Amino acid sequence: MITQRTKYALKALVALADARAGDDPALRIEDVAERSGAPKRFLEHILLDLKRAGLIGSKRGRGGGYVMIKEPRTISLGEVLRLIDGPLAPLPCLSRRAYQRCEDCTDEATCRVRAVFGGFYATYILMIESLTIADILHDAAPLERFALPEAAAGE
Amino acid sequence: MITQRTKYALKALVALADARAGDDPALRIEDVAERSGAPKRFLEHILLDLKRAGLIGSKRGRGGGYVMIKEPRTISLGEVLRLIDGPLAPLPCLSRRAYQRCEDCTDEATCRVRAVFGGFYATYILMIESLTIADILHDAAPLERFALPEAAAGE
DNA sequence: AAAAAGTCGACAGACTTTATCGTCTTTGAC
DNA sequence: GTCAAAGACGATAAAGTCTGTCGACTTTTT
Repeated sequence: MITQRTKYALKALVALADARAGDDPALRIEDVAERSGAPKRFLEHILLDLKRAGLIGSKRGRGGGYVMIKEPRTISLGEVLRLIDGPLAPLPCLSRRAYQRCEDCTDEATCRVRAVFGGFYATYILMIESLTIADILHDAAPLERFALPEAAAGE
Repeated sequence: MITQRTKYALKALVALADARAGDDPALRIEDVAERSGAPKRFLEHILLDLKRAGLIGSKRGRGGGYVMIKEPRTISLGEVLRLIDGPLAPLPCLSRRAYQRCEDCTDEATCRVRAVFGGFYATYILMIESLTIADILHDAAPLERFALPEAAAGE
């Protein structure tokens, strides 16, 4: 499950990407809140995070607001998830940026749980990194190139 | 990130699957705790969950312990993750078993975030459901059939 | 009867998640 | 220069989750 925070972040990015088309690309926090369904005071912090990461920019004072900076098709879901939710790796010992040894693990090199999740993770990351904000924006089924025939699955 | 609980559960299942080979297939909680690195009193609850789900069985009293019941190659990672960590779906509105409407969502049918994650999730579930305890057991790279060439990825 | 071993519910400490609030700073309009 | 609009930022708080421990009970074997 992705967190509520991340969902808000994605919707905020979509709203800002949409606004780029109009004559005024800037949206006030309140506008973004309306379009994303997020509480305004909560959204503040999220937008700030996105700004610090360089995805969006802001202008203070009257007539201010937030604007999209980075191209939507260059912002991957992975980037946003990692930014808001933290490390994507299923195990701490598989994360590159936030590597941490598993306390309960005796030998990382031969850990079979690690090996299996590592294989899984490699494909997972390719998917999540290849999906972008632009894919959310435009009507299409972006992951069809990965999909297997007869994709019947439980849960 | 999978939880510590789930990691313990997987290691416990591996330990019990391994023990099947010997003359006594049963392991006491304490034995499983040793082999999995889990605290004994914590593991109790986890084993109980696995038992209630029918993956393993138990015998009380002297000479008792836990035994593997379900075939390791029929126990998917998905089954274990869902059992211990809860729903696998990235969004509550995408879960079949634990469906919940997103509070902030105005129209589910046209929600683009949902559509994109839905496509992603379909492939994700196929992977996680096709990996089994047996894959953890035997030395191999089970997910190679999914892997794309040159799988270089960040985080 | 005693010892071994699983069962079960309660609880607690640490951490995370989801907010809300007050206050400050910047900017533009007048 | 003043005022209002709007973002910046830290503090705090309520609720929930995660990890783990404990005590007491039941079942089974010796």
